[in-house]
Amino acid sequence: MTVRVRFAPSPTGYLHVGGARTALFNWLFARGRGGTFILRSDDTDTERSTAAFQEDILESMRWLGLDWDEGIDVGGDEATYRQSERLERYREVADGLLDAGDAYRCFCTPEELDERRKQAMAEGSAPGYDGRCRELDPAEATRRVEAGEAASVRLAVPRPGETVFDDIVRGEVRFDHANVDDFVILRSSGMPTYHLASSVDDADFRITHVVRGEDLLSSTPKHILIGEALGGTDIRYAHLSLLQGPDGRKLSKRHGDTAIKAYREAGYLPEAMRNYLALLGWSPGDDETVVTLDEMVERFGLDAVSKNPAVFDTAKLEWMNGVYIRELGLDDFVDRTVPLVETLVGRSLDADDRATFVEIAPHVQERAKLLPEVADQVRFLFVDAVEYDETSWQKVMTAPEARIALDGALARLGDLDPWSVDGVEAALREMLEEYGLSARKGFQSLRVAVSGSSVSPPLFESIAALGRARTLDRLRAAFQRL
RNA sequence: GGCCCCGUCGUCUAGUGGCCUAGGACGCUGGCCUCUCAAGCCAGUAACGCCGGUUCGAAUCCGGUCGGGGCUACCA
Repeated sequence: MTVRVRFAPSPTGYLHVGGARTALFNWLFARGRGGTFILRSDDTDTERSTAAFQEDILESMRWLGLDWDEGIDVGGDEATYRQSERLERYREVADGLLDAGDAYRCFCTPEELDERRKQAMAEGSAPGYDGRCRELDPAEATRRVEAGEAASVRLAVPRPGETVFDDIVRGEVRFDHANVDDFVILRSSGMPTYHLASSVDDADFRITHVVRGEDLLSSTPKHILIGEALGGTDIRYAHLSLLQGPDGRKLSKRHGDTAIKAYREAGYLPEAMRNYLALLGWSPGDDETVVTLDEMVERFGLDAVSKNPAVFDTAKLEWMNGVYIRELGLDDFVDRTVPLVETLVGRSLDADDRATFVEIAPHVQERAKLLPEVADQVRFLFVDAVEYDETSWQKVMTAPEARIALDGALARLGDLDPWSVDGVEAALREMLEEYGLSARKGFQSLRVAVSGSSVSPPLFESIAALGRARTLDRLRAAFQRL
């Protein structure tokens, strides 16, 4: 059997990390089984759905490298993968269910329902729909609708009854229908609810496995019931535990950034995000944590997914991002960071600048956890004059050794030949020796003078990349400021 | 409240009755390296929620309890 899975977000918000993990797991499962991964848009909530959110979902998916075989934007066997464009189909299904007696019209108004719900809550009884319209005569109901009365359509849940299914991650789960109320499948506006649209699409698109968040676990009997009323499906379900914030509560904005877009903009690499997300509820098996996409595809299995909710912890994500940054090839690294440097210094880098950057790049690459840090670290190479970090200045330039080191460096570097990393290092070490300065103190003064900060890329490489003229200028400027 | 799900280091997890004096990773602490900061290497820190039961033997099985989470809409 060919696996067909779908990721079906509602465009009512940015793609968040939890949704991205669900998409990833679907994708890994499909790729590992030679299946089809479908991207659907569950946009029946016209109030909250927007084109901008839809676009963000697509962009974020592409950024993460999660390509889809069928779905919005790429097409496929179906005419459309947007639920808002399949409204006729859902109405047709609702009509069929009505005719078959599997569904009935409900004339209760939202106000009435709300009131009854509140009352039930107050009495401590079940707040679900009480089923009163289920007893109405269908012919009479049809007359009332034709007369213009507003009605929703509810599924007539078989009672007594029970829905039992074997969830791939959770095992056997059962729901007594006494706890599944007659839910609305078609609103009085004629719009389908999520339950109807989603279930119809899963059946129509021949989905074999529904992999989604645990928040939908208790809706699953509803979806299975619709599927059965439609003639039966043999969809397998896998419910992923939800992501939590550091406080153990459901992950939300107040825990910090949850949108994939925010991580992208903060300088995270898609490879790192993907790898980190995969580790939330799944383990490659051995003691590895950094695994390639191919390895993930090869080893992934839904049955190995953990049942426990996972806390989204950015500390580990950051570490992993550093690992992936260090794995980048030099050209790739430069390509990804040049735009950030240009933005920071406010101008584009010409060929010489670029050469300078390539020279220093390997040294900042191994120091960065986030891409934008790279720009901060090389900024001193592309500005006319450094701005001294006051804390650094106070800490190192007020020491008596500063004057000696600056003066000595000026003398040694003035006619250094050739101008190279090794040459600079040799000259400066000789200078230290001559004046009896420690490397720690002596070099720190030069570092602040040249880069403006007590933290910078390695000194000799920095000076070599800066060039003789600018280095001497900066040493003089710092000397005068002492 | 009702229904459902879950419970191993601070965090992500390995673990499916003896291989567990519970392994790995992140974090944290210390050390080495060292021109700063990183990286790297080494070491350390730290967990089976609790109570019963089954068993020769339980992190693993069962029951209870406590705790957390989800759902309980004409949202998804």
